Amino acid sequence: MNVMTKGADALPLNQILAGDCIDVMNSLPAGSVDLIFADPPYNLQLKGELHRPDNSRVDAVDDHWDQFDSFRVYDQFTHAWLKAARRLLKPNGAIWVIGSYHNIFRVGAELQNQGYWILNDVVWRKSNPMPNFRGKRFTNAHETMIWAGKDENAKYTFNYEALKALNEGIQMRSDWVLPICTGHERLKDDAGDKAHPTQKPESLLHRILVGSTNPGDVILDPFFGTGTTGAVAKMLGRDFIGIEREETYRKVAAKRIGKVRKFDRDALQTTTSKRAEPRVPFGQLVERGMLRPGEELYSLNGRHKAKVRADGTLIGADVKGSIHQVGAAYEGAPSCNGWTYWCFKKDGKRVPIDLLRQQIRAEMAN
Amino acid sequence: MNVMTKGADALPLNQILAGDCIDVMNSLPAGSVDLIFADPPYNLQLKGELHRPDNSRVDAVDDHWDQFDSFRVYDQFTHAWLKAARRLLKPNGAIWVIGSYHNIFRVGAELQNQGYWILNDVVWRKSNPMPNFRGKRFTNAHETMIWAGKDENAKYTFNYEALKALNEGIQMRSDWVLPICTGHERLKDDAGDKAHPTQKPESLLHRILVGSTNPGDVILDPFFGTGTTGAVAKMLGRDFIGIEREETYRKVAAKRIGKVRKFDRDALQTTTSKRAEPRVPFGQLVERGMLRPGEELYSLNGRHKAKVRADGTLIGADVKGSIHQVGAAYEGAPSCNGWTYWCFKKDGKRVPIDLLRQQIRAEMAN
DNA sequence: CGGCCTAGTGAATCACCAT
DNA sequence: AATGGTGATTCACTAGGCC
Repeated sequence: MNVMTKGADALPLNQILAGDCIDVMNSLPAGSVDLIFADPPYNLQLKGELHRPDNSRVDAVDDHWDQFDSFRVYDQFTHAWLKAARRLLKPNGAIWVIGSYHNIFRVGAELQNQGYWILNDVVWRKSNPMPNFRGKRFTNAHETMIWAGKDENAKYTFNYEALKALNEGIQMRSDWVLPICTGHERLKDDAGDKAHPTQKPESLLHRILVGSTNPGDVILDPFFGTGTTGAVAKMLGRDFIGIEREETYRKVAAKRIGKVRKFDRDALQTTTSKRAEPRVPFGQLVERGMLRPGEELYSLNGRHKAKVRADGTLIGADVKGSIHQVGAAYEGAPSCNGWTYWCFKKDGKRVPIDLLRQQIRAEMAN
Repeated sequence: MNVMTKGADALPLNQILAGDCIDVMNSLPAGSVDLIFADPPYNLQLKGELHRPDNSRVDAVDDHWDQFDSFRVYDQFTHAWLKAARRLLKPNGAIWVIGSYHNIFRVGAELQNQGYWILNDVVWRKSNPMPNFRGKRFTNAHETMIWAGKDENAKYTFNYEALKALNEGIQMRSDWVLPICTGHERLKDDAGDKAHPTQKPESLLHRILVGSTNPGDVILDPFFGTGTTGAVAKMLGRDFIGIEREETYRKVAAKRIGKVRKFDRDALQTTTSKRAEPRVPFGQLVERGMLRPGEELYSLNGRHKAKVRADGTLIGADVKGSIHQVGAAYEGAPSCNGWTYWCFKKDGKRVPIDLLRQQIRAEMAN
């Protein structure tokens, strides 16, 4: 095995180790790693094929490494790798694990059972998720990450001020809005297809490593894939250890990381986000009780009225639909801004519903 | 016990039942409930509120468990109430459970172990959470809800179009931005303090009940608290069954629900899906003379044509069959909606045959 | 070079009824 | 229980071609 470089305590830093992650982790020295980031198989259990409404086929994650015979087998796998991982952590080390509803509950329970201490669950809200094509469920628009210390007393690293700076001076929350990995960042194979089905965005790892490691820390990723963890660790001046079974992924990752340049120190604070006015669905006014189902709205000119329904649509004399549709129909216009067209009665006076939208936006800004 | 009102199958609708939720659930008839919403206790310290599956009381106040025992007892409690809940569900019933990282992973794993089929995990993203004052972790700004069917094959209720309407015409996602319960909605006791420590906002229940129940459905809440589920169910014209151990909460909830008014009937009508529309066989268009045998139909893109036959099938250059089969064959697609694919000629212009189906449906409605 | 249009795609547990 | 026919269903974003 080529894992060790010198003595028994030498760490193979900034390398991608080949093999099963449990075997490799067991061969590394205990208590040697500051942070673990793990993106284990999700055990998706997909059945048939799925097509988009335009009949194109969805390229599913049906790789052999995601197949498990049962929850029992998956639990045994989870138990084994989390145990090996915990042995490697320094006393004040911590772990991040990412997953979906298929596997994350089992992972979280096992973390607790082994004595890891959960610090937060963090939700990655995808700004551009794949829709639910058949209209049978909610758009699966997020993934869940669990951040846990090695045990209840671990003095984990948390760079509060750096995260606050990343978030325009506001305390970082447990929900992070980030786009999925697309475009030039998404690695391709020689045929031009995606090199890995589940490549994570660098922005995600950037936030994790800035927030929970310091320069010079050692970060282990036992499911290295195409090496997002290694690439971001290198940029940020951290050391990494990657473990990956598949040779193709290792090759892609090595090439990628070779091209990465470490950031200048002061180049780090450039990830600012411009914030557009958040979209507020009219239905939220109903859900929040600002308008009641059955309540009447009046057009700005006073000539028309319509009744609010429980799902946030309006029903008038002979039309029903969104605030915009009903307004347009009444005016015989091709379109209509329902927010400024419709008013509710307050103390006998007509007040545009846009006022209620502004209240919600003010809340969201906090 | 005052649970039953008439025979063994009578349900105590729109009542708040006193007692331990496991006992009470076991006394209710199996297969009688459409939806369960559950907000179980989160804390693992238990504080004497729990019973073992054999109904022996867990005396937590004087004990100091180590962590493992604490998780074990919580798991037993979770196992027991989820099992009792599953017995009550109709074959096509579903459940929602809300929790935080302290308990949700154990709840989710137990749901899967019992054969519930997870449909989504939904994140309630709080627009005004309590900050993390000590700056040692991320602001805990969300809670997690799990939506699951009774089993893998349950035909759960999902009002896709109503939810889409609530979200301004865009498919509803798995992350919901809603404020926590404050202001007038937050119930106070006689001393002016909050009546319940974890009162859920009505907006949350509004979205859940609009999305996954129909008017007249029976909704059970085994941890009723101050009755948000019952209040919203009543507004929306659903029936509820509440179970609550604490008399103070039952009193507050009863008073609250008594004041709630049901929304108007037409306000409860929500946008429905096309699947609910009556099926019209294509052959009817021929029988009724809206299309004549021998008449030619043209594909929407203009590239293909086919001839109508007397039995309501189409014949093309080298295929024959239903409107859907011939369309799919021409497009080399796995499936095709012939109603929107095929057009007939009217005044020289191509018009989709779906227009004729709509005429028939309009007649049927009268 | 910019604007406009078309094509492609992403960790997905994605029908239902009649026979 | 298994089969086969009908027919319902998508959002945000990127890349690249054309003008």
